[in-house]
Amino acid sequence: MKKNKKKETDKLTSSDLVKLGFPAGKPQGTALNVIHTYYTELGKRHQIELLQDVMAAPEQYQIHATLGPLAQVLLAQKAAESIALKPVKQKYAVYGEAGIEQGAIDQMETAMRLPVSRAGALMPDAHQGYGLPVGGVLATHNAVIPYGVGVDIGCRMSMSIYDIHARYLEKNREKLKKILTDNTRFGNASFKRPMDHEIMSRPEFSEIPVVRELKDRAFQQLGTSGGGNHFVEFGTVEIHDADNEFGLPAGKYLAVLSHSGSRRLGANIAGYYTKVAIDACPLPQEAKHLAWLDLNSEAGQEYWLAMNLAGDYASACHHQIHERLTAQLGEAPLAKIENHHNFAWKEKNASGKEVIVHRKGATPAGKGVIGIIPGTMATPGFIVRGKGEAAAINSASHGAGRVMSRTQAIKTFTQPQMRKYLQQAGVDVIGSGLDEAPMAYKDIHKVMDYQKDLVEVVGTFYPKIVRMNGDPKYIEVD
DNA sequence: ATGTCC
Repeated sequence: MKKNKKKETDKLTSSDLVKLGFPAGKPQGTALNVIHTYYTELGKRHQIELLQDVMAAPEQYQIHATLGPLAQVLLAQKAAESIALKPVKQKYAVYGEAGIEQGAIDQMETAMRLPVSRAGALMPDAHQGYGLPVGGVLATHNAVIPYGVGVDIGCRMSMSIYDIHARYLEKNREKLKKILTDNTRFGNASFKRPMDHEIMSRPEFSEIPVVRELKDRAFQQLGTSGGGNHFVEFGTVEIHDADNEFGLPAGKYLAVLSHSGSRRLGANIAGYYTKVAIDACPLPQEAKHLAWLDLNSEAGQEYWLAMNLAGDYASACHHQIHERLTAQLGEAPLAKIENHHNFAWKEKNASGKEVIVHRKGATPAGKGVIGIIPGTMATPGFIVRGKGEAAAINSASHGAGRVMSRTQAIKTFTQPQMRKYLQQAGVDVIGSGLDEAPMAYKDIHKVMDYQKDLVEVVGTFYPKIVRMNGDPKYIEVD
């Protein structure tokens, strides 16, 4: 401490600013001027901290009495160095616009102005996210946007349909509740002894430095589900269309439906490469989180490999979830259905050119492609067949979409209200909370109606016994 | 989404 005292009385010079990474020229000059005019009493260490604060977030100091001019110079510098957005936005299709919040529209319009953007679409469950809105689809040329994929890389749906009649569920509710509680893990919980999976021997786990550090935790979290809107549930599925790709006669079956992603592995991959992208790709403030990685760059290729690993890992987790439940039911599934809804794919557009299609909370719906669109814990989900609508970039919604935020839902609804809703729907819920109340979501039937040109319904899934993250004592319907 | 802020 004492040793530093002498240094602290030093006068701040331009060489100090260079060490801080302060841009040369006007930013340095303005900084010295401001410090030596208003902050001479502060001591050098605090002067430096102050400058670092302004540099980290100049937009927060724009109208500051003494630091404002410096913040404005820094912002001008940033704007001059950043990649320009196209002045005119490209057109894109919006489905169910009446139910989509303005914030999501604004984000999509910004995304359409990126020089790498080729096409976009907004699904009827869209809401504001980080960078690209959730429910946003964006096709780019040779570029991948980590926040266009989302934090939970490979977040996906998976369904197993069993040769067990739907009646079995009503007669065995308690047994099935126990099977769910004993064989699924949510949030921080994991299995004492995870089942191994071949995914863990993938070379990416040893070859990509950032992924290597995540391997142990990834093994620990194998076969687990996350928090938030993730779930594992027993329900009944009604197959309407006897001419289906699973060879299932029309009828009502017992089914397991799961929703979750790549856990900490994907979250950390997303966080790491987003930072890399933001450094490599300076964009104006409103587009900052849409920073992309060129697929010809080393970082871009590395992200692509890591993203695919996270997607396969998410799939492996679902497979283990279903494997455990299948073992308890003692019956092999008749059909298995699954799809990612947070991911990027190399696809051909209508004119045959390769584009990178980002689906951030959107279900792949190319012609004849089977997918799952869940509703809420107490409203139906759907097995869908894509119609290959080019304007929607071969996509559909990934759910009902929220009408209010989690915090707003907690403030708006009460436990008795939710309990009543679930009782009326005949749904048992283990875990979860008011933030996932079905009333906080849009009407799934309306959402399906908005996208009838994008998908056709093959089957309807009715959730009956739902497990989500949270205290099991919190909400349990008897 | 995420041991939910370095």
